[in-house]
Amino acid sequence: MIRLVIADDHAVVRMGLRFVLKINPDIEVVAEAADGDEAMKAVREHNPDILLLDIRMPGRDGLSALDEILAAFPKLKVLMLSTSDAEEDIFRSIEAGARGYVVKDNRPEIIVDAVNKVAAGETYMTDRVRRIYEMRKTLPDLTTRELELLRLTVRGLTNKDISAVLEISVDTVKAHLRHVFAKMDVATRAEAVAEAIRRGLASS
Amino acid sequence: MIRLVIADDHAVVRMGLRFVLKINPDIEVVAEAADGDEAMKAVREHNPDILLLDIRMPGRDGLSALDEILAAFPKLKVLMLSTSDAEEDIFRSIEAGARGYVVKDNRPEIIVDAVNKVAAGETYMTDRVRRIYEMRKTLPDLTTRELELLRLTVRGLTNKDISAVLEISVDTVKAHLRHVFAKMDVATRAEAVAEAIRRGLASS
DNA sequence: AGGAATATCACTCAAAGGTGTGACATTCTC
DNA sequence: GAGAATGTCACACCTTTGAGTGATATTCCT
Repeated sequence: MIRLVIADDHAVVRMGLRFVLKINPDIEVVAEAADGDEAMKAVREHNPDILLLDIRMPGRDGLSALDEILAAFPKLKVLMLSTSDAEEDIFRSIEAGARGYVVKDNRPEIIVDAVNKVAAGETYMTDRVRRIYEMRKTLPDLTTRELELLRLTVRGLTNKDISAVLEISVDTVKAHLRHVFAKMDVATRAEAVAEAIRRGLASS
Repeated sequence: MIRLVIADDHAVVRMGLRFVLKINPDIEVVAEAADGDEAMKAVREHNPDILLLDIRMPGRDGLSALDEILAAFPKLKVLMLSTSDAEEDIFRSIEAGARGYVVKDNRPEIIVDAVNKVAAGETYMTDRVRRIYEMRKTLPDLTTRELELLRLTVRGLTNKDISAVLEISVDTVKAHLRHVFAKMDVATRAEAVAEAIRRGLASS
């Protein structure tokens, strides 16, 4: 028997998943959660074999919950479930220790298959997700400072604005952003904004 | 009996919706569709009372399908179903003649309620959606040309690039973008990019 | 027909952005 | 403890962007 917790903020999706997972009668959904904190609570209370964890959730999101949950239950098998295939989401999930990553628009059997594989101790990624992961892995990471600058840039601040907010010189702002642009392989800030949103580095 | 067609690209969501809609035994799901074209086909074949239409779908998306479907079946009641509350999606849906707009993260009862209301001939929007719609309605529309320029901007092109692509002068590009920025109420192109993505005017 | 909206272009000027190069202190890492 | 990475700043230089103003032809709407 595979004991599983579903964490997704959409009630409709939770119900759909319950239904889909009936394909394999060995899977038992022992609890549901609507955000990261509830997921943590559900894992604590039910000690499941697998956690099916959505990334985008209001309140505590799946990625930040993932860190905490794996810190407390290092051996728990977590299968990330997401609507998006944003590089950053995939990368951070796997780096954080998730055993798999499935995108919701896959056919139901894929999801059940992923649960089975992960339950059996394997990792699971579709080819597409694996490709994105491998691609992202070769990219240099932004430093926390650089990420901070990028986020302010996405919010529409000019270099001068940023220098004022962070109380550093405009030259420093430019230096950081130059590094950011190089790492992201873009030429202008407008392009950086679009890329940052696409990759999931910053939200619009 | 309320005869209904579900159009959503996620099989999991379709199943969840089927389940949720059982709350009202008068609702009968007569067909499912996974994209805009299938939705059109399903409507043609089953002539339902209501179409529950997702916006973001691969291939033909919900919005473009909506126009065509309402052109063929002007009296069909269409309830838009979306993950996002992007202004542009809401606005275009209602302007195109949808009878309601619900966001998927609502509680299941809300969705069923929306179906009931729309079936009864009323329109349905949550307060939040109505607020966004009213806000958007007051904004001036971008012309198709302006939108075209904005999209190229979002893709990271400079004014010079754009002038080359569209074979117009850089001055003209600037003139258009000045109008765009004014209409969007932003000061810089980076901000415009973020806003365009947020509002659903252009995708990243 | 007349007016509004749209699309086009020109010219100027100031502000912001981006490149290249160099430097220095701190912190992390092996 | 040496070396790499990070965060900070400076200066010079050029490019791009954005604001202001004005003008013309076309199209759309009434």
